[in-house]
Amino acid sequence: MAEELESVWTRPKRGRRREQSALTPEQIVAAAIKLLDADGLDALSMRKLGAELGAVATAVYWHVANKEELLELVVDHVYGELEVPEITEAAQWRPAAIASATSMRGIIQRHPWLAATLADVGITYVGPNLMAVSDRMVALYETAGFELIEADQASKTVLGFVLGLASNEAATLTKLARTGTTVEEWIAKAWPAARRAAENHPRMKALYAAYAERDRGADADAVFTYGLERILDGLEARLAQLT
Amino acid sequence: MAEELESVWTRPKRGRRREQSALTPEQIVAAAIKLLDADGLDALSMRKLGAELGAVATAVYWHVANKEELLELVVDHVYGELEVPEITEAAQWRPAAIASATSMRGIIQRHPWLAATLADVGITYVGPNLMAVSDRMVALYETAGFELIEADQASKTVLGFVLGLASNEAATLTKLARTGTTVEEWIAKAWPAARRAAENHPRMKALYAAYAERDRGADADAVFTYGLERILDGLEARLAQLT
DNA sequence: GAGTTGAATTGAACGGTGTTCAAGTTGCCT
DNA sequence: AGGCAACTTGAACACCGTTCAATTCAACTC
Repeated sequence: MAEELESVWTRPKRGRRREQSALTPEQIVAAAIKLLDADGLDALSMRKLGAELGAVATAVYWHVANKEELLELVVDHVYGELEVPEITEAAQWRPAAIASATSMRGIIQRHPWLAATLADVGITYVGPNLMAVSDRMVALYETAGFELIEADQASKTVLGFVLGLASNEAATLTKLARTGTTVEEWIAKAWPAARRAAENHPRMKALYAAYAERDRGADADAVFTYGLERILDGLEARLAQLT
Repeated sequence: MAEELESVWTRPKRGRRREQSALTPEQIVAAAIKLLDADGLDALSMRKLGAELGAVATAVYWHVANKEELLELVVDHVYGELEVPEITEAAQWRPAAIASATSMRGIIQRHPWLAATLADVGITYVGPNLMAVSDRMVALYETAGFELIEADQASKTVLGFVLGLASNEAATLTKLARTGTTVEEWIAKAWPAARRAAENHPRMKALYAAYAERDRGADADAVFTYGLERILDGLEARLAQLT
């Protein structure tokens, strides 16, 4: 039970015999992301992935242990899109935190399958991109004035919030894409049912009534910025208390 | 395109012919949750569910349109476990918010499949339990002093944070359960790889070193309470500004 | 009490999935 | 030229969600 864990990241790279073999891990990951972005999580099967690569499903298994490991590679690759500004002074912290949070949200919006995949595969492994990004993230909060462990906690607080909020957004987007309906169609159809279900719940009823007078498309954005500002306020208060 | 959306919640209840038919939606949902809690999301198949109910897979399809709808029922049922204190004075708000957030976290810990399911199926529907719970949640933040829409945003901020954080936790738990290893075993195996991966990233290296001197089992709890306190601080500041 | 009706359940089948494994192919190195 | 290791393939397995015609069965009507 004491042997070390074996994973994509610890496994020694395969010695490449063929000068340019048809399949490389990079190509596989790129093809997988292409399929995921196009048709969602359910649409990614090893057979379709093989086809996309001009090969057969089982060929992929030479480069990747199984689908879960493939998803780990994919997740880490996508983390590479996360932009975390490097700052030098504490005063630059707040806009940088906003920028990184917004970047994370953008990633989930561009790759709606990411939320479900993260909740499934988790971050129980340690890919290079995740490592690099986490390092920059902790650095950001350290520069803000937090000591190491608290910087870690603070960054996880913000990222947790972003991930949690974006999950709902992503689920909605995915569902719409799956059923092939537009946002407007969906709202028009679901609205009466929602109103009716809220009949016996005064605040929900009032809430729906209030939202009815607005452009509800902007709702998700509003919650995001509102929540983020409050969280950063709370962190800033803590910072002030630390000095 | 204008017809109303049809779903489990809007569909008229089936007229029960048999006095006590073998399968009821309640039994089905209960059995599904039992299987989910026992063996995780992947272990829930319509066939196993049928077997658990002493019937055949396709019998379930009489009561439930498809697996997705089943999951919607399951999610709403689980929302029934969420405890949201009813308060009468603004001063009671903070402990009540902590209690409801902790309750939500407990639900995800008891039902680790919930995070992935939520990210997948989302809350695009309107079940009775979710409605009731949302109503009480908004009421809580209204009593705290927020006006309607901001109360909604504030509650979503807190819940989003809880969900996002718990997703990672849940994913880890799921992975451990799936591979049948204990937390200690897994840490012992993954630790060296993590340390090695952090070699070129000074903060991560320092972070791992710092964590090595602690009981890492308490880590998730610490981040939760830390983040929650900061968020509530931020909301409280906003409340003070409102009066 | 017999017959009808419709709710509830079954069984077979379809196309798809992840994965294993033995068999093949390819290209570099001696 | 031959061997060997890096790859790729194809067949097969057990499972999945879902469909649909055929069946059971309880309650109501006549």
